[in-house]
Amino acid sequence: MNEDARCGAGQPDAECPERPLRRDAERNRQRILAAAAEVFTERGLDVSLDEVARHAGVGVGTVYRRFADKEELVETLFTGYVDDLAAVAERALDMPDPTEALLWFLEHWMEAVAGNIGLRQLLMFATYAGDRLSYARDRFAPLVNALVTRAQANGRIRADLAGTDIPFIAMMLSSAAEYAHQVRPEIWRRYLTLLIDGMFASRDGTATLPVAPLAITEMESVMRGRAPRRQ
Amino acid sequence: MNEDARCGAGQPDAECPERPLRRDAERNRQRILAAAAEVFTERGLDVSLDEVARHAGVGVGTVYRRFADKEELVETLFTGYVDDLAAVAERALDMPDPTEALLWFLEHWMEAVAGNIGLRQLLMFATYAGDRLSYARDRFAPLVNALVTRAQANGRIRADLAGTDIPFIAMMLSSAAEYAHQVRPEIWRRYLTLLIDGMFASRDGTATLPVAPLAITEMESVMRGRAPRRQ
DNA sequence: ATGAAGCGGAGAACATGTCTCCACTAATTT
DNA sequence: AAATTAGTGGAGACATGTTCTCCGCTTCAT
Repeated sequence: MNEDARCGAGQPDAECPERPLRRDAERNRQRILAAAAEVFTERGLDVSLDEVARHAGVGVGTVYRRFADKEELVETLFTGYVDDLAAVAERALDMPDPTEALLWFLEHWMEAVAGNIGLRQLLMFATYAGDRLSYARDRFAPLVNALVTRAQANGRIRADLAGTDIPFIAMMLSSAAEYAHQVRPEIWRRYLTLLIDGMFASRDGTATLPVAPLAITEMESVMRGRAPRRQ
Repeated sequence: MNEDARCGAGQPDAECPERPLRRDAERNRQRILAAAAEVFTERGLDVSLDEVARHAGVGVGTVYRRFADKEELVETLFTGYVDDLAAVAERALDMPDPTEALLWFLEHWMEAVAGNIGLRQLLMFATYAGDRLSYARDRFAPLVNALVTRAQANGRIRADLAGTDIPFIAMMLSSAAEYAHQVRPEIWRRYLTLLIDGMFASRDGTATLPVAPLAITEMESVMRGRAPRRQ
């Protein structure tokens, strides 16, 4: 994406004479990005850069020479995803059936976020996001409001559903998805379906729950898996 | 190491000649318990014992003289709650309407756990619980299964709901409740209602969502509030 | 008033993470 | 082949945070 940590990252710096990396350095940079993507996706943004370095097969020093700090690495990796999701919201607004549009958007949001713990933390928690990204998230609010209002006017979605219910539901589901990720990565779809069945104004019968429920032993594993920390 | 910690806490130990604490010591013990209850309830079990001590207005040394380690303190505080909730499940099985019984139990579970972050961590995550407590949690499985099966036989609850869906829903909701706790402690009721509307086999109209939705600014606060860590 | 019980809290021991420094290594140039 | 210099690894300085101990001093009970 950019050939040097500082150069090409954003600011067109006058002091930056477009010097290309040496071949081995560029290869290491790619390794670092690949390792970081894997490890942040799988285990979240709290993984240390020492671990990223080990995963990439390079020393920590190499990581810090290429990326000023963790935030720069994270932004390099994930900024694209945020834009992608905004585009999905805009495409949903062009769909003919407003109810389908809302549900389609919610499902895509969840698909993006459920399999990618780092992205979830970036989208859902301002702690990890710079102002740039929290601004990007603000962009969603009017789009989501429009999606909800239209789906309600359409008549199938309950009138008391609010715009903020959608991100809240996504947060709730993705939190659960994170807990269950090691055990059954797709289980969130079951509860999304349940919630959607709750979002209709009324209904006759049910949608089919799309994923088999957890076995009791699986539920145990989910609970044993991890514990949340605070701050 | 210290016989006081064990004596008087619960077990009638043969090595324990029933020596009562000095009056000031007993008063401090109560202060510690009160402070720990407050702070674990409000902020979860990860709060350090230094902080519990400060909250109680005593030195850390005093805490460690009274309780061998954190686990002992936590168990002293929370074991009762676990038994209480098991009793609620059993009472639900005696209720006349099976559907009401299931929903009543789920709501009580949530009420216990949503306002009490420490209890949630204890019930939901084996990390914090000794074998004793994870055994206690196992007791719930058959009770919950019975509640679900009966409510389905009754006809109002969808047939594809499984026993493990109930604890999973509780985990999911309480996780969301924890995120929103500082901002709107009761917001989980809104999403519980939504989920319950999804749990019926079919329905005409909707229940009224019991809590006003979050304003966009409140949603921001929830996201800014905290970020989860892993492992 | 005296001895035992109890106290506070500095700090040892440990864990975990970020980021720097510099003696080395190796790609590129000559 | 030698010289040049970008690039490297990883020990370790530094920061933060937690658990738990130690011991000089205080307070209670008799």
